Amino acid sequence: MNMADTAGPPGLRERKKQRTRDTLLRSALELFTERGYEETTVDDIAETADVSQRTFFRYFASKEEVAFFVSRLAEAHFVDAVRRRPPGEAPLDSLRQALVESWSTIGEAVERLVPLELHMRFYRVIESTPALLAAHLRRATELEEEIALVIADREHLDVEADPRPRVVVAVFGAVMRVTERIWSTRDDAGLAALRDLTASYLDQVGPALTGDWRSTPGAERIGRADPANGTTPQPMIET
Amino acid sequence: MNMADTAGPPGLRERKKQRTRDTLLRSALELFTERGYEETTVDDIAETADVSQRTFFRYFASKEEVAFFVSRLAEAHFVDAVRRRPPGEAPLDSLRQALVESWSTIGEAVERLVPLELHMRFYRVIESTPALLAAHLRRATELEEEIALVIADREHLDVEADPRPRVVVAVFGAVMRVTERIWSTRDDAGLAALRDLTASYLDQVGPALTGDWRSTPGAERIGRADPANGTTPQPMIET
DNA sequence: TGTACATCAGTGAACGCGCGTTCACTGATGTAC
DNA sequence: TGTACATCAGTGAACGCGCGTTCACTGATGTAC
Repeated sequence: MNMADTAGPPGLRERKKQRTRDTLLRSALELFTERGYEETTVDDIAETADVSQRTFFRYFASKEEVAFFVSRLAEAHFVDAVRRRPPGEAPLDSLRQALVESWSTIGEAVERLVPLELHMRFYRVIESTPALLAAHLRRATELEEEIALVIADREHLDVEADPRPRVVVAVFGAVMRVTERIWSTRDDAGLAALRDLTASYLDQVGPALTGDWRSTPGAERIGRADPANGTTPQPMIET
Repeated sequence: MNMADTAGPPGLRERKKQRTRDTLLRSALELFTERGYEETTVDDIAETADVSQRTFFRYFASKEEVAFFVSRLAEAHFVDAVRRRPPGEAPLDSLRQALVESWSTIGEAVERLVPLELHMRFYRVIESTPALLAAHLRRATELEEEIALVIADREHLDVEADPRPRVVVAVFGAVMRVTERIWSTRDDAGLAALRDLTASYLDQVGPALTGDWRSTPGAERIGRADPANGTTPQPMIET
């Protein structure tokens, strides 16, 4: 029974490794979300996964690595999505579309590794743990550099000579991080809530940068409570 | 002679404390820039300042705190400058003007504490040390939140209901961090070089976000080498 | 100006802690014949 | 199918390291009279 359904390209040894890694990863995320990142030691993770501490370090170079393992996967999907956007498209639109497109694939890919709900809960831990937030931001800038190169390459621009690729990606990233932070403090920590929040904040970039805010009441109305605005008072700021 | 010129409001004890703190701070920055942040232990700093490790922790809660002590001072100046901008001004202009205005005051204030040149050199250490860069980015987002509140307050907006204050500050901060990073890899690590680079990158926000880059050759020309463009080929991208 | 006392910066030494590493070893999986 | 050997995941125990803390203490500065 074990032989029949598990035979194939990856041998028994390989599958056991996979299982050990999965168990370690899941144990880590569960402990992090339950009792906190700082309050969880590597020994705790190993113990929960029922392996030695020594084995933990065989799979993950550091505590930080296991924490961002799933994020790394998600980021790779996003970068791929950016790469697949048509070359002629306006860069900011490409980023936005790539985000929308990759969102569901990311969800599926994550789910194959750990429960998506666990990953989303861990995102809130990142935002509320200074050491993790710091690491997250550093990783985000590394990702931005990678994406800036993709954009520049696509437009046949030299990233060192033309500021625009880095600027557009940095702006996009800045908005994402603002929404991540706000989202993490809300009750609805679902993937859809984050997606909608990000979309509505991206719509605000234009109005936010444009001249005198008081002279752009149209934009102002979008972002503020407006009882006269029937259906949903604040589209992106539910709770 | 010691009594005559040092008498005044702060007593001898107070002045000795001041001197101890200064010595510790300068020792730390010198060691960090000379041999690296990770390669410098708190014991090294204390030893160089000729006090016990115990005394170091009397003045600075952590190694990170001493590293960002000068930055904290600089940031306070910037926030003050933002607060002093006229309320009617477009927010992005306020931020930009505040930066220009505070730049020289910051230089003077820093110089009173440690050599400005040392501080600038340390900035490059921040950019090239993962742990420091991470901490720097986390601190930057905290600063952004503070400034967003200042902007929102000035415009009589609720930061939770209107996305624009946070968005405009995040965009501004994103551009600053891009320029910091680029600047840190250049040969000219002076304050003026960073100021000019930031100014020229801020000019690129509009062009970078606007539609199709190929259809906005005017914007493209600004950021790219253009031999036809007389005086300075690439204003912000020397080296 | 001098004495008695209070405050508090600085000390030295030891410790707790968790991350990450090193070492010599065991036993399961994989492979050759 | 069985035997001999090679590979390599996992082990256990000990260690190095640096940050930050705790303790009981000294001696300089400040203050009251």
